[in-house]
Order: sequence, then C-alpha cells, then structure tokens
Amino acid sequence: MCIRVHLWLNTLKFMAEENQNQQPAPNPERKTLDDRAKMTELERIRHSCAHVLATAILRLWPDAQFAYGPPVENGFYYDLECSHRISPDDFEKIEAEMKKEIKANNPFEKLTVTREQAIADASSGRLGGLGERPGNASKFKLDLLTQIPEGEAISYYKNGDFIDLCAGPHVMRTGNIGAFKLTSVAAAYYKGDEKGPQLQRIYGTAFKNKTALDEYFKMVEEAKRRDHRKIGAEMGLFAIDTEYVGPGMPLWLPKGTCLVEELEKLAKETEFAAGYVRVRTPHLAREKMYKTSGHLPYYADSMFPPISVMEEEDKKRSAFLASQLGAKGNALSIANENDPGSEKTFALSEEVRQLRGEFETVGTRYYLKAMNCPHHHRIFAAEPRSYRDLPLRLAEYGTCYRYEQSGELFGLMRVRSLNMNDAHIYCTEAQFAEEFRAVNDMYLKYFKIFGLEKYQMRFSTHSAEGLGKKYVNEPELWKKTEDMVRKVLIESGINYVEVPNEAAFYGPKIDVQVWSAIGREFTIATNQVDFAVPAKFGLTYRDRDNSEKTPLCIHRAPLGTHERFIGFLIEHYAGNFPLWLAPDQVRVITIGSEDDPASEALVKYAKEIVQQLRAEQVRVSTDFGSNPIKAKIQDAEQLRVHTMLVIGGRDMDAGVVSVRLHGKGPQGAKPKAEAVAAILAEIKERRA
RNA sequence: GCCAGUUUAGCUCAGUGGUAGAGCAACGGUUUUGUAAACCGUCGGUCGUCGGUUCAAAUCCGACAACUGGCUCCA
Repeated sequence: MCIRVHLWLNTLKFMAEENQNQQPAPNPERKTLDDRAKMTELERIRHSCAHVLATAILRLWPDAQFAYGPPVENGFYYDLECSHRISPDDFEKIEAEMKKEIKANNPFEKLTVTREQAIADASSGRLGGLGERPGNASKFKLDLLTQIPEGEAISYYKNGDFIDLCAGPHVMRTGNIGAFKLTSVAAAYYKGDEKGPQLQRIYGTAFKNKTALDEYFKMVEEAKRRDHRKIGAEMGLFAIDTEYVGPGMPLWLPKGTCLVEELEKLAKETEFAAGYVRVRTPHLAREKMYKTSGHLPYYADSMFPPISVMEEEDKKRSAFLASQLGAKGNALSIANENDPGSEKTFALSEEVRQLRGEFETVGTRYYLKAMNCPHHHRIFAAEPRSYRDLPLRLAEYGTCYRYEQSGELFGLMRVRSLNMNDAHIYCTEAQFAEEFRAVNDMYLKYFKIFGLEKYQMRFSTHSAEGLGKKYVNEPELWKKTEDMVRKVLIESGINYVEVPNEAAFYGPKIDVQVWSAIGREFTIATNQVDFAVPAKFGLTYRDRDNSEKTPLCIHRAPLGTHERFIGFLIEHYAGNFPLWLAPDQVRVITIGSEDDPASEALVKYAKEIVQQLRAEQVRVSTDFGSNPIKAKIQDAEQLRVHTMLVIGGRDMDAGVVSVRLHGKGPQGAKPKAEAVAAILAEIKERRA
C-alpha cells in the first residue's frame, strides 16, 4: 500500500505556509462557539480543572506561560512553557495547590472584553496569569487572539486571581470539580507543529466525584491487563529481541505463528473465493522503482537506507571515472575538499567536483520495500494486458520494512518489519464501483468473523486548493472517484465520517480506525483508490476498441498487517481466542499418571482421542503427568487452552470425555466421537 | 526524532553507600488424583551498558541503549 504520503504532504504544507507571508497558521484544535456550547457537564468539569491546574502552577512557578488547556477523552491537559521542568514528582505539590483553589470554591466569572483590551492584557502578561507580569507577555494568548475571527466575542474566565483567555463554558465554581488527579507529563509541540516551540503538557483527569474517579482508574488497570504486550509475553506469542534482531522487529514464537497462519489461511480462502490471484515478490527493489513510483525522495526518511552493490556496469563506470579524475591530475587520495588545508592547494573545478561526486556514489542501490504496490505494478507490466484480463486482483501477504522513528515503536502495533494483507485490483472505470463495493463487503465479512463492533470508517477526500500540490491535478477524476466511493458507502449503509483534505496524493481512501486497550487510536485497515501511480509506471491494457488505456488501481488491506491486526486481536479477545484461532486449541488431561501402571488403559484411551484430533490438524497438547487434577486444570487455564478434555476412569468406562472450556468451567461429559465432531465443526466454521 | 519516567533471576517485585533477596516458573525427587496451586529439595543475577565520585556503588553523578507514557508521524 502506498500510504506514506504524509511526509511529502507535510513538506508541501510547510512550503505553502512559508509562501503565505506569515499568515497565522490555522489552529486545528480550535473549537467553534457552537461546539463549545455542546460541552457536557463532565467536559466542563475537566476544562475547569485545567484552569485550576494553571492557577496552581502559577502559584508555584509564576513565570509559566500557557497555551491550550482543553478537555480530552479521558480528562484534560494544559500546555505550558515554564523555566521549571515539571516532573511527576511535582504532582503532589501541584495537586495540593489545586485542592486549595477547589476548597476556596471561587466562582468562574465570565468577562467580555474588546480585542484592544485583550491584546493589552496579553501584552502585560495578565492573561494566563495571576496578575500582571511586566516583561513576560502572554505570548501564546497573543497568538491565539489573532485566530479569533473579527466580530466574534472575546471573553475571559476568572477564578480567584487567575484570568484566562477562554470562551468557556465552565462549571459555576471551582468547588464543583468533584475529584481529580494529575496523570502524566509529556512534551507537545505548539499547535502540533513539529517545527514550532515545544511545550510541557500536563495531563490530568477529573470526575464528578471520587467514586467515578476510582472507577476510571480501575478501568485503566483492567485495560493494562489486556495490553497485547503483556498477554503476548504471558502466552508466548512473540518476542522483540532488540539486542540481536533490532527494535520494532518482532519474532513470531510458535504460538504466535499459529495466529499468523490462521489469519493467512482465512485471507487466502476469502480472496480465492473473491477471484483474487496470489503473487510473491522480493523484499528488495532497485532505486529506480521508488523514483518512478514517486516514493523517493519524500519517503527516504522512513525507509531503511539503501544497500549499494557494485554490479558489472558500475565497476566499469567507476574505472572510467577514476581514469578521468586521474587524467585531470586529481588523484583521489590527495585532494579533500573538506580539508581546508588541501582546498588552498587544490581549487577543485566544477567538472572535477562532479566527477568526484559521481565516483563516490557510483553503484546500484537496492531498497528494502516499504510498500508492495510498485512490485505489483511491475507484475501487471510483466505481460501485455487486455480488457479481458480485468479486473486483475493481485494478492500477497507482503513483507515490508519501514524505518519508523524510535519513539513511535509500540509493541506489535507499530513496528519496523511488517506483513501486509495486501492486494491491488486493476480495473476499468466501469468496473470500479463494483470492485470497490466487493472490497467493502470483504471488510464487513471479516469484522463479523472477529466480532469487531467498535470501529470507525474514515473517508478521506481531497481539497480543491491542494490540486497540483498535495494531490494529482485531475479535478474531474477526483470528483468522479469520490462520488463513486461515497455512493458505495451510502448504498452499503456503512456509517462513516468524511474527512476533507486527508486523501492520499493519488486518490481518496477509506481507513478503518480502532482503539487499543489503553485507548490509542490505530488504522487497522485501509482501502485506497489510485488513479495516478499506474500511469507513472506506464501501465496499460488494450481496450475493446483497440485503444491503450491506463487502469484504475484499488489498494486494499482489510486485515492490515499481521503485526497490528494480531496486536489488536490479542487485546480484543484479551488473549481468549476463539477455537479456530487459539494457539492451544485442545488439551487432553488424564486423571491418573502415565507413570502409574494402574492408569495404563486410561492413558491409552486418552491417546486415541489425541490421535483422532491430530489427524484432523487440531492443535492438541497433553497432560498425562502425576500432578493433582486441580494443578493440571490450573496450568491449562493459565495457558488459555481453549478446550480441555478431562479423562478419568469413569469417562473411559462410559466411552465419554469431560469437556471444560477456558474461563467457562466444566461443560459436562460427551461421547468421544461427538466431542471430536463438535470441535472440528467449531473450527471449520470459525465460530466466535 | 522530541519531553518525562523506567531498567535488579525466565516472570512479578523487595532492597537509599558496607557479604544481592522473596514468590512464581524451571529442574530433580516424593506423591497417584474428578475440574484454578500436593510436598521436599536444587539451579538461577558482572543489579541495562560504559565511564566517574568514594576506602567501599544495585544505591550518588555523567554518557549511551532499550523500554514505558505522551508529542510528531503512521498499517
């Protein structure tokens, strides 16, 4: 999938901003007054708590300058600049000051002022302060004032001595903040701009009362237990060996590989039924590939550096360059233009400089692929194509490598080596709507299998201003494809949000957003329309009228990547996978030890059922040891073995097995054949 | 990459300048069983790495690495 367009977009965005002659940058966090009026009571409490936090911080460190302090999903934050570096050790002190302000039960007073008055107060340091602060103007508030549209009322909120530029709304009095707690500090860029100043962000949370606050922290603890990194270690699913393999490059342990392979099996079956064909491509490609696709140079930062090899033609070129340099009296070993001493002696001519530059970089560069689409495009190009071949659906679980920044790595959710459930569908314009609908149906089919209910479809479209800059300059194609996509979404009755100006440079896209156990948002799957890149590779097909045409391309990855999808599934199921996915599907446990001659017949009986299940590809383990049955059950439960078949003398005599399900306790006895059939059916149907 | 924090046995964690600890796991025995822990014993650590302070460093200081929570970015 060609998804890494943001770097490029940001570059363009930045350039565009530069050209705007210091116009104030738009503030993405700014809420309209209408939005604000809709704030819930809890949001008011949290927003008010942010003001109380600022009040407390100013009492401790009066030079602090505040930027934004909004309520967020689980609490609030306030961004500030301060000579003191605030650490969690300071929280107790800050919270004590906050409690004083809450106990004082000061009213939140709203004051409406003129723009001139506001600018004067910000200049004197009064806004976001406890009093005037000569020489310490409220610089962020001054900037925020420039973003309030002419004609919109400008208001302050005042609690005690603290006055903040704020449109509200707030609770009536500080005492209305029932219970709060500061949770963490972080760095945050002003207005989310990486190139802007970096502020300290203090996070906290607040609730109506102590009970609700305690419940929240209990929920957070519960979420931590579901964390895929924790469960992954407990269950032996994957390991990240940073010392020998590298950060962000998970090793799939045998049990994790069960999950990987079950997902691949599901994908292969589903795609086969939907008319896809499978392909396989190498992990590397020459530089030319990514120059042609347009990924270089914009994505170079997120790709592993290239491997340079001297192929025959490179060796010849190198020898030729060396001889040219030699002929010009510039033996490579002597002049070093970076050495000021030698520069005096050898003023390098432009020609020699160029020769030297080429000599130093001659070689063929191979990149580890960060996406599969260019390889698939070359498969399309490998044979002449007719309209009769379309739609051509090329599928591959492609292995990609991305050099993600170290701070962005996160368990399985964000990694540097990844396996994508990728496919590219090449089709005609007339076929597009049906193909796109079929892809959407496939998404929904998968989501049903996994019982995925909490997700959001995000439809990203272009913006007219971005045409020819952020987006390929094909206004009619944009409109046409976006209309087609929108129509499919509406007709399929899918709930979605439309996000303008977030499309890929080559076309609109639909992302599926989900949330990790600890509440972090991820794109789990994506579906993109591409009407630009196939042309860059000169891909064509021969149409019915003998004309050459460029196909449309749909990039789709409904199961995302193994890494992220499995990370998500681990948390979704809290490690308690349905039988078809469970790494430990069945364990046969005897009441009686194989070391005990008295249990010989029993163990033989148990082994029969093990053989029957294994013959049907069921993952079965055994526990015929001498531990007490309670201990054996506990071992299996802790391993999250899906189905336990407990066999004692009574079962053998009746020709049955006692079934126990993980987390659900004993389910009673069943005839042996019936138990086996039930297990096989449940796996085959991929029952939830 | 940026800010803050963390790093002690396979895992969870004690240990604030003076001889590295516990529980679980693993391993060896004993025990021979009816649905979430039978008993006894053994093994296991250059306290993330490197450097500094000190008579003495897991402990104090510095650099680096990895991880965690955020920011930016993203499947």
